[in-house]
Amino acid sequence: MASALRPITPPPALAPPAKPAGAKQPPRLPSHLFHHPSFLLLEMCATAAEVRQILPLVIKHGLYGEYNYQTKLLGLFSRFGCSGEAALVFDSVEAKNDELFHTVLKGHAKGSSLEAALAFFTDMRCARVRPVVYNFTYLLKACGDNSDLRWGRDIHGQLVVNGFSDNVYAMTAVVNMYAKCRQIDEARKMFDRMPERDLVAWNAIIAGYAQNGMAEKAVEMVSRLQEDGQHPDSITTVAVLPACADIGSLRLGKSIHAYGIRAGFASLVNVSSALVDMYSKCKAIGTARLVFDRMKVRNVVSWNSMIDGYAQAGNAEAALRLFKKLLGEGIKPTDVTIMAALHACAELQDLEEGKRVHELLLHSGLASDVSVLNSLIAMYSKCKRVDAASEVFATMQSKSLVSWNAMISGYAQNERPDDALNLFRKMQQQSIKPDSFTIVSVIPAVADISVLRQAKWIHGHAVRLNLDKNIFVLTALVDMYAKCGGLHLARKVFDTMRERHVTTWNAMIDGYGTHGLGKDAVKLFEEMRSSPVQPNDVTFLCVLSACSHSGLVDEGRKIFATMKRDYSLEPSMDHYGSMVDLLGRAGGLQEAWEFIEKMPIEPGISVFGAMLGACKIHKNVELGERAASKIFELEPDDGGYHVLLSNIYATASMWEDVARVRNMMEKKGLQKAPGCTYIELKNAVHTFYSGMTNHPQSAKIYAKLDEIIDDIKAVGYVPDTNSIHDVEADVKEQLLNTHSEKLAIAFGLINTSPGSTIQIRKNLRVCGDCHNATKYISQVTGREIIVRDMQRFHHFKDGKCSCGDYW
DNA sequence: GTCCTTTCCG
Repeated sequence: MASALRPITPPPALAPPAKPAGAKQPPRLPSHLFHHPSFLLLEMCATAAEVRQILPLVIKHGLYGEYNYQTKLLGLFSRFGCSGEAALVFDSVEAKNDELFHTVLKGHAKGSSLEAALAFFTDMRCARVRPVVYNFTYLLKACGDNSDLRWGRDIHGQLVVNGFSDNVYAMTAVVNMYAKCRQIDEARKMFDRMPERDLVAWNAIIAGYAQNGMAEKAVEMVSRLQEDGQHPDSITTVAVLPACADIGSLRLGKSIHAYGIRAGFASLVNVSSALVDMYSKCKAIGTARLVFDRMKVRNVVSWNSMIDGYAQAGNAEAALRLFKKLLGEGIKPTDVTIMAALHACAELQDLEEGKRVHELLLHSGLASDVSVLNSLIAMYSKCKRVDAASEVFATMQSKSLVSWNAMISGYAQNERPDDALNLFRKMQQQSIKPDSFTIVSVIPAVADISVLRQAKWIHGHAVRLNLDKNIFVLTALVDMYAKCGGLHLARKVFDTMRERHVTTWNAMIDGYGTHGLGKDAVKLFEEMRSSPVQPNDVTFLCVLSACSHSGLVDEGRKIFATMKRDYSLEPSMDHYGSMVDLLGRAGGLQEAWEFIEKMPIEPGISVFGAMLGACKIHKNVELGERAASKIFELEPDDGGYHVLLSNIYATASMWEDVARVRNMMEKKGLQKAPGCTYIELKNAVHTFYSGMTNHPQSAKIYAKLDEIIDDIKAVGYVPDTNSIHDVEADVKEQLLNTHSEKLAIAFGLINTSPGSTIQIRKNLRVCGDCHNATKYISQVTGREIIVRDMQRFHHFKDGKCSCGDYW
C-alpha cells in the first residue's frame, strides 16, 4: 500500500493548473465532484500514516473544507485510533449534522478502541443527536469483539429504551454480542424473543453455539432453521463446520459438505477453508489435503487450516513443508501460520528450524503478539532450550495467563522443578489466578521433587481453585501421588474419578509397577480392558514394566501377545526393550537374547540396554559384553552403559577389564553422573553426595552412621565389597559407608522423630550394598524407609524391601 | 450497514 502511494502527485490531466504564489484559491469543487484522485487515494488508505501523506494534497487543492472530505477524513482518523486528529477535523466542521456523528462513531467502533467509541457515543448523546439502529449494531459488535459484557448489557439497555428491540438488525447484533461474551444462554433468550428471524439471525445463534463449545446445539439449530422454512447459506455452513469438528463426526461433516456442493457454494474460499479444517480435525487429513489441493482460490486461512491440520495430526514434517511452500509463494504468514509452524518445530524438536521461524517472526510485524510468543516459549521448551524460552518470557511486554502456564510447563519439562514452583508463586503474588493448565503444569514439577508434603500442598491449591474436578488435573494428581510415594492417595484420587482418560489408567498402572505391586498393576490393566477406555501403546509399556519389576514373566508374555492381536498395536522399540527386561531380569538371559534375534525390527539401544542391565544382575559377562558392544556401536558416548559394563567385570573380579573400560571412558572424556540422594526436611531439600563432608551436620551424620553400621552388623549385615578393587579391606568398607544413600538416611534418622517414615530419593539406581544395609536399618530402627530411585520405589520395613530384592 | 472459517499453555 505504501508503495502504491509513492507518486502522490495527481495525474496531470486531472491536476488543477499550478497557480503562481499569491493567486487566489481555486474555486471550491461542488460536492458531487468527490471523485477527485485524492478522494480515491483516501479510500485506499490502510494506515493513519498514509492518510497523513495524502492530507497535504487535499489541502493544496482546497478540498479540506468539503463536506465529503471531512466525513471521509473523520471516518479514517477515528478508525485508525487517531482521536486527536479526528477531533481536529470534527471541530472544523461548521454545520455538524447527525450523519457526521454516525460516521465518526462507526469509525471508532470498527477500528480503534471500544472506549473511544463509547466516549464518542456519550458526546453524541450530549449533543442531542438521535441515535439510529446502526449506532447500536456497531457498538454491540465492538463490545462483542472486546468481550466486554458490562458495556454490552448497557448498550443493549439503551437500545431497548430507544425502541429498537423489535429490529432484526439490532437484535441480531445483541444475540451476537452475548454469544461473544460467552453468555450463550442469554443470546438464546434474545434470539427466542425476536419477533422474526432472518437467516442472518439464525447464523448468529448457530455460530454462537459453535463458538461456545455447544456443538450439538449448533447442529440442532441448523435443523430448526430448515424446519422454519429457510435454507442454510454459505455462512451457515462455515459456522457449523467447526461444530462438526468439535463433535468429531466425519459423517456429519461430510453431509454438510454434500449440502454445500448441492447448493453450489462448496468451492467458496471460506467454505473450503472450513472444510479443510473440519476434515483434518476429524482425522481425515488426506481428505483435507484433497479439498485443499482442489481449491482454485486460496487465502491465508486456507493455508493455515491445512498447515495446522498437519501439525495437530502429528505430521510435523508435512506441516513444515507446506509452511515453506506458503513462504515460497510469497504469502504473508499470519499469527496462526507462525503458531502452527512453531508447533511443528516443537513436535520435531527441530531447534534450527524453530530458530528460523523465530527470525522470520521478528520481521513479520507479529513480534509482540502474545499468542505467538507463547508458542515460541513452548517451542524452545520442547527443544530443551528452556533458557531461550525464559528469555522470551522475560522480554514480553504483556503476558497472558497462557504465557505463565507455558513457562511453568517449560521449567517442569526441563527438570527445573524449583523454577517452575517459584514462577507459580510469583504469578500468584502478581494476583494472576491459576487455571487448570497452570495446575497441570505445576504438578509434574512437584512429582519431580517427590515430596509428599508438597504434593498435598498443590492438591490443596487445586481444591481451593475449584479445579479438582478437572480430569486433566486429577490425572496429574494420580501420577504425582504415585511418584511421591503416596500410592494409596493416588488410588484414592483415581477411585473418585467418574471419567478417566487413557492417561489416567496409565498413571495408576505405572504407579503400581514402580512400587513393585505388579499383580495390582495387572489387575487394574484387566479392569481397564473391560472399561470404556482402551489401552494404548503407553499402557503396554507401563504394564510390561510392572510385570518386569515383579517378576511376572508369564503374565508379561501373555499381555505382550495381546497387544497386536487384540488392539492392533504394533510394538515399538521400547516395548521390545520391556520384554527383554522382563525375560532377562527374571534370569532368562538366553531366552532374552533369542528374543532379540527374532525381533522384526532392528534392535536399538533400549533393547540392548535392558539386556546389559539383566547381565549385570545375573552376572553374565559373555552376553553382557555382546550387548555392550552393540550399544557402543549405536551410542559410543554414553557414560552410564560403560559404567554398567565395568560393574559387570568388577562383580566377576575381572579387574583388567574394569581398567580397560575405565580407560576407554577417560579417552572419550565420558563421566559417570555423580550419584546423589535428596531428602526433604522442614521445607528444605538436602542433597547428599558420596563422601561429602561439607554439610553443616556432617560430624553428627558420620557419628550416627558409625553407630548404625555397628548395630546392623550385629544383626547380620555384611558389607558387599566385591565391586571395589585396589584398596585395603577397611578402606573398601569406608567407601561403601559414605554412599549418598547412607548419608541421607543417617541425616533422616537424626532429624526426624522416632517411628516416623523416612523418604529419600536417589538420582540413579540404588546401589546393592545400600539396598542391603537399608533393609537392616529398617529392622534395627523400626523405621519405614521409602527410597525412590531412577526406576522405581523401594519400601523398606522390618528388614524387608517391597521389591523382594528383585530390581 | 447485522451472521462465518484458521490460534498459544495439559
